[in-house]
Amino acid sequence: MTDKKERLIATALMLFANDGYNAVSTSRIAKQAGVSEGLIFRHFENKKGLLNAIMQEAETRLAVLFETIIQETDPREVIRKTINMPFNVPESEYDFWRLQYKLKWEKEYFNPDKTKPLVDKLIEAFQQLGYEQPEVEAKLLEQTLDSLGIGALQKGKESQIPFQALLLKKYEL
Amino acid sequence: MTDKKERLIATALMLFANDGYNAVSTSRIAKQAGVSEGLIFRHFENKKGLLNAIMQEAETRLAVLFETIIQETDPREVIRKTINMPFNVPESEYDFWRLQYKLKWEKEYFNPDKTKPLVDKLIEAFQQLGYEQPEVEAKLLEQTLDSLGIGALQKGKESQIPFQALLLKKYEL
Amino acid sequence: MTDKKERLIATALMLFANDGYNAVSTSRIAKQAGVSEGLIFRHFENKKGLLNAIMQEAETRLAVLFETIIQETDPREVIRKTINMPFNVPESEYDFWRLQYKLKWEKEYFNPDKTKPLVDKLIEAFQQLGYEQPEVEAKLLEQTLDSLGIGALQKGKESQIPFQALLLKKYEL
Amino acid sequence: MTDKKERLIATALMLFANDGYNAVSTSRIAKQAGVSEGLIFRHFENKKGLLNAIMQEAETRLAVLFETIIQETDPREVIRKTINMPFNVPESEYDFWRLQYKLKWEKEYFNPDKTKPLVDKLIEAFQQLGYEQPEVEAKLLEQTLDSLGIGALQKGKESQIPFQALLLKKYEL
DNA sequence: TATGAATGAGTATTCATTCAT
DNA sequence: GATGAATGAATACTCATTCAT
Repeated sequence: MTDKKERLIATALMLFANDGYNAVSTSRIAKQAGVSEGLIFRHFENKKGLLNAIMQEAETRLAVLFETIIQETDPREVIRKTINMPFNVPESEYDFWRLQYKLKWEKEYFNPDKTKPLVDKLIEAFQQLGYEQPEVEAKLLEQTLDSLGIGALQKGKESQIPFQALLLKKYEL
Repeated sequence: MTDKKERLIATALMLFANDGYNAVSTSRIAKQAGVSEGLIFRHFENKKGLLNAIMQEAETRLAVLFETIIQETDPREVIRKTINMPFNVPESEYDFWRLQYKLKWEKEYFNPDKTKPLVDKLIEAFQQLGYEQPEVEAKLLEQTLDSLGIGALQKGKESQIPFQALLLKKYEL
Repeated sequence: MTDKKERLIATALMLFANDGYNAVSTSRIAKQAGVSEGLIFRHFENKKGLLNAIMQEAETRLAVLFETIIQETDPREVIRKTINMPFNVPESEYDFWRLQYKLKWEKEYFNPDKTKPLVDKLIEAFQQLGYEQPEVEAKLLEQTLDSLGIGALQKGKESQIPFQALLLKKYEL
Repeated sequence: MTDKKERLIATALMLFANDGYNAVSTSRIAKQAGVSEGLIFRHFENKKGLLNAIMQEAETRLAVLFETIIQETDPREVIRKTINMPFNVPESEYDFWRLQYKLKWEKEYFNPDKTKPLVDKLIEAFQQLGYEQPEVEAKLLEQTLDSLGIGALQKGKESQIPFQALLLKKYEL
């Protein structure tokens, strides 16, 4: 990937995350990235293509976050690591995740299956721990952690630390 | 408020909620509402003014949702009613709330104080029930319910019913 | 003429004179005059009608300025009074005359015959005084005084006083 | 400067001069120039920018007109050449000068200093010729010639020829 | 690969004007 | 006589996209 192409992706990510896809013009992206507007279309065909290039990374980044959890065999550790997960996201990636959450509200980009591997692992863990409704427990935890993520992105990471502790306690970890 | 003004607000709400503020043109709103485009600007000055007219209702609608909870004196009932709250939102209001959640991602419209009355009531309730960290408990519950709301809006109300039951059990209600 | 109609004319005159006919909207006139926009059309049919109502006064006001000159019988007095004429225009009328001069650049409103009575009188005077080309003298003087008028409107009355004195001397008055 | 950019300037000059800046739409300019409307904004940022691009030439064109006068050393020749100046303006430039005079009525574009070099030269000439008030003489002549210019633009060059001859006689040239 | 001139459809907004009250 | 709601055409300007170089 050439330097200019990378710069376009990074700039677009920042602008899309902060102002929203529709509020950012290709002209602004090009200017900010210091390249010609035409280059966007040579590299990504159209504006949507640029967005897709950014979104493609989502799976990779999710996989990284899930990796150690899924390899874990101790069910208690699975849950503990899951609760800690939102705090493992480096702040340098916040723009990226903010964009993910924003786009969840667009039908086109909403896809609940993205977290399936994690949910499956959680179900298994709750099963092993003898929870009555492991599936509901798993999905509720997933959703709760989603809300921690949103909280961290909207109000700052620190605001969520007390919840992390409290959750660990609630799950007796 | 004239009929046409009301129609403009209703139409804009629907379109903004589904496609996003920036993706909806004033021309589209006017056409869908069956009025002239110019009327938008006579009534609301500009496009943002139309959005603001919609957003102004948020406080009223939140107040309605909070009302019975805040008047409640039994702390257990407070928590129970809070957990039930997302299910009291009529589906006819879903567009409205979808728009609220979308706009939370825009600095300009993000205001965590909107739910303060409810959070205060929850703190009080957890205090009365002898919870160790009533404030953290209250805010975690608020955030968890937020995620139920998001879930209901994105995946449908029914998807959240199991969580409601599980939460009631977790809080021993 | 009703109060509101008069207010519309006065306001429009001021705005047209300062910003130009095309740069002033009927909405602005109405707002500034404190009346409804619709009233403009009830009283003047359309925006041009409002301008015409203003312009109609031009002949009256010119006649007033010319009056004492035309009644004069002494040819030297005719020229003296003509040179003094621009200084007899009260500053309260400056908006009005500024508008006249601006509109002279629009074919539709340019009409060199408006000053014919004065020019005829000047020709007669220069004839009586034995000038070789009375007609050319008369028209040059008219044009020179026009430039004093423009100077007064654009740079202030005082800026033109030295010219008045010098002209009187040049015509040996 | 590209061909289309030049065509835009030429077309805008013609239209602005004849109908006035505010009465000419960017759409009309583009159509008449045979280019897309958007191009105006790529090249000049906004409509005012197009006007400014035209106005920028004023200084150059004035300098050309003043050049031979300012280089002249014989004071009588200075005055003679000044009186002849309006007749040296080629009719192909009439649109340009008409626009200049029109815009003099807008505060933003009114700038009496533009002719300072010429006025200074005239003062010097009248001084050398022993006139009593050289400064007043110079400025009166400047203003009188302005009125010849206006006359030429509004009524045609020929209408001003008699004045030219008469003025030369009055200044004994 | 990269630019920059150019476009045409679309954008929010303003405009003069109409009309029922 | 006067208002204010309403309109449709026009306005300045922006947009994503194309293309020759």
